[in-house]
Amino acid sequence: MAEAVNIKRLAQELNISIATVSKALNDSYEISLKTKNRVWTLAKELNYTPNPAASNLRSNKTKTVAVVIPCVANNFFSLSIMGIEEIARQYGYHVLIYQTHENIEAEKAFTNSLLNGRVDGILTSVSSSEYNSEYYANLVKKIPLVFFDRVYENLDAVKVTTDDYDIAFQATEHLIESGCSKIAYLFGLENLPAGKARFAGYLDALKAHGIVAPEQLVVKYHDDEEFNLQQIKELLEAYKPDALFSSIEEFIIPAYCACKELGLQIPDDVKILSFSNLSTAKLLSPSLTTISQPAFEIGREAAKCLFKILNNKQLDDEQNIILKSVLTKRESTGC
Amino acid sequence: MAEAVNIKRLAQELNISIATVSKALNDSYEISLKTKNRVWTLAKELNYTPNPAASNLRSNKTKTVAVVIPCVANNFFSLSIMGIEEIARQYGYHVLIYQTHENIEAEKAFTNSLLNGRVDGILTSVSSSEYNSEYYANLVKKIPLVFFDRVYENLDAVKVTTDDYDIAFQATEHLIESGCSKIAYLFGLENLPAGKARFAGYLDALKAHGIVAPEQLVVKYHDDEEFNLQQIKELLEAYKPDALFSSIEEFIIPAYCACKELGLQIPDDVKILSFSNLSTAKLLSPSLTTISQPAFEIGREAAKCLFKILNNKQLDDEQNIILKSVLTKRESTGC
DNA sequence: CTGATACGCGAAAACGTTTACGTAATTAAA
DNA sequence: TTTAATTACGTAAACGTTTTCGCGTATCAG
Repeated sequence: MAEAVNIKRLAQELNISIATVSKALNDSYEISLKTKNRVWTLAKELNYTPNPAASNLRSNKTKTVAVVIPCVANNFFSLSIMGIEEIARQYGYHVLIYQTHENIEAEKAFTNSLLNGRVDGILTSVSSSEYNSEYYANLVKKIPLVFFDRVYENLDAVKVTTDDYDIAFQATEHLIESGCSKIAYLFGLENLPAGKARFAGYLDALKAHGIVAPEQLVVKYHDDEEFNLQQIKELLEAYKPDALFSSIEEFIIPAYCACKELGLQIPDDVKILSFSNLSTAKLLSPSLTTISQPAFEIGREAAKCLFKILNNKQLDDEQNIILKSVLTKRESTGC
Repeated sequence: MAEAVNIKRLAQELNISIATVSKALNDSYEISLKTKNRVWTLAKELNYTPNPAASNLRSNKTKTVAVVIPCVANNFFSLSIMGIEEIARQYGYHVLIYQTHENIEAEKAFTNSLLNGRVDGILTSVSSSEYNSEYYANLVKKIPLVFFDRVYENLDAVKVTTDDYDIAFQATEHLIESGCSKIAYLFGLENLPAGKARFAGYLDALKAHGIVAPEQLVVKYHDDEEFNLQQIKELLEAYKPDALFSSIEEFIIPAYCACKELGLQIPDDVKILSFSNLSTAKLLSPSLTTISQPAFEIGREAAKCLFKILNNKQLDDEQNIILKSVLTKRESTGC
């Protein structure tokens, strides 16, 4: 399509060898400043850019990382990608995107296909459908990998997460202090550490306040909007909880709809609180009390860690980076 | 890191030449079924995957496309990416992401850096900050490129857009029929065809109903949340419009906040309607009448077009694909 | 003036594929 | 039986880099 300006062309026009051109372009100490300048100016003039495939093949570096996540169209993940992309730009890396749609087979297929030198490293937030740590135990030996938010524990890999347990504890206390004693839990990510930590924080906060939590007050997430809605409606009707603690954003719409359909007033009849990165939380009717994770920063941190590893920089002691979530109290919990 | 299983290794173990192995892997007619099967089974056994860099270098095909967009963390674009990624998977392509942050220099830098064979094609939704069609006129000659939503016109390239003019006209009529006569316009994307078409639809609808639109009722978007909020507040106070037609999602939060701060009731004092792909539109207070673009389908269509081009399939006649947006009437316009 | 020491550069191999071309063996056509 | 065509495979070049190694020249100490 174009006129193919490569290193050979530069060498010919300057009457020097391609080795010299290559070294000059890479600012090698072997080349005199005079020659470097000749090369650089001609390269700029001809709009030369190195062929990535050739470069990758020879050097075994791709300057590319892969982001493997459940879904792009999600506030949390799109913000994470934004953070990752920003850091990648700074380091001169390219970013490949793969969506697993919570399918662990797709997850394996993608990550496996990345082991042949397509990328230098992987950033991933794993599928919630299953917890298959043997697979990842092998994977982390084969390629630099950083987990964020949805992680596998006990692996020799960097993990960037949030204070799920603490913030869930704190949020539950907020509900209790708001006068709630029958707090239902909308349970997501139950196979993953994040989901378990949130649930544990909820349970422990109840226990700390002498509240027993009947199992019937827990609704588990299914990948079926209508089903979730029905479950919540049944929960509300059968057990009349005075609060809903939603551990994932996906429960917000069904929760609000369920209340509306049953004629329950938020926050008077039932208070609602949810993990969420919705920018419109404050515009909801009523405005929603949220636990928002620093999605953008998580992406940035995870990317920074990966690039440090790829550049052989020392990772400051810790393999686990834990960022703080923010509890924003709004009308849905009576604030 | 691993034990490097390549074509040479396969050839050695099977006592055949690397050419035969390569052809067998690519299912060439030159190779007998018997040999192919030997190769295939060993390849699977050793978990062989071709080295992409070597393959790209030799064949000049990368099976990779780039998506260049203003920002990932946006409902419209994240849905588009989702659609693109889905189609890319079907065709066996990889997807690179680049964010321009509405910066036309970044846009040029990215697209230029993609011309050296890093990708086979580009999908882009261009920056709103400027309209620089000379640059793109050159670019489309150098690499297969498909525009979606935010396009450059009069170029020899496929464009996937929506019926911006028609739907804006229709939405404006909806406001008029709801009793509005002083409809303010919150103007976004003013440099781009989409923004112009939306504004034209609005103006023509007013004209068709004999309404003159004073210029003071138009507020232009700036990349400054606080500034937009102030502008809208001043507009509401100074000219007391009975409706706000927002041409982009970014105006929703300031519009709602402005009304709240001024004590204006939606929809009684002022009706609001906005282009938006917010999933929570129906949960806002009050629920928001929206024009939602089929973002996911736009991504899918754009990707399909690009892959058709890359596979030398005939594009069915048309270079312009226009999808329909959906006007969903809710409480914010009195429905 | 001789030997060592940088310095600046070039020759050539290598990375793992794909592919044009050649060739031997087999089959079909004459 | 001879010739042409087909089948199945191998040889080797090529893609555009990076990098090892070596060589000549200039510089400098002795």
